Amino acid sequence: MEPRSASRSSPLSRGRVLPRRFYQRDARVVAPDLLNKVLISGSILARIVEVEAYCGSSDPASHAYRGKTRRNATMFGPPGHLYVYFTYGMHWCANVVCMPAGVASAVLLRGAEPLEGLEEMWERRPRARRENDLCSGPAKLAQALGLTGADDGIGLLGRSGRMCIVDDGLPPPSMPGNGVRIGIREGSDLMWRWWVPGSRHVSKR
DNA sequence: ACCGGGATGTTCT
DNA sequence: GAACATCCCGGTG
Repeated sequence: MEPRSASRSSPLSRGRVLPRRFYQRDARVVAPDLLNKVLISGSILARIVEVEAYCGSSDPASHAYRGKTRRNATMFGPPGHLYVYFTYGMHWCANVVCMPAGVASAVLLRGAEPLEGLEEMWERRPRARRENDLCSGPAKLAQALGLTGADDGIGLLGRSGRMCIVDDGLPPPSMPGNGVRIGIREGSDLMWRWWVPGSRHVSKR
């Protein structure tokens, strides 16, 4: 009734924040586990439907492959933080940092289903024509959420920060889609991309 | 639907 | 200089 619907419409009541130990694992394990989790950014809620894993020193496609630099420093930091980078001269993309500090492992957020705060997303993505144009791609997702370099390194643990990721009870798919990563040259044979089968908010179907 | 190319600037060779 | 974890638009079928 009234109280129930009121509490359900509150972003912060939607689920339990993922704890540090969730992120303290290899990106190839965290990535499929992030499917169907809910990303909260300010008043925006979006369900993660597509991810890719990037694994530091063993992965030629990872920004961290050739060691720590100014740009990728956040990847080498503690887990449960956001690594945001600039690419193609105009786009920002967001990763979730995994593994303990010192090990560069991260999950690229590639696609999400908008749940709340759609007005805000439409404003930030004026060229989007359909709802599935809002977050169906890493740079689209970052733009819809208003993420830029200013957000590099922000924490996802606890409810006090601007962003977090919560589990609202919907488990990851028992058989997620799985294939090679998109838009890379090196390491293009590795099947480190996962998605929610059938979702219209996946970048490529 | 599918495909080709331009935009735009930081990072690394 | 080249590459780049991309997106958008305008062509064609």
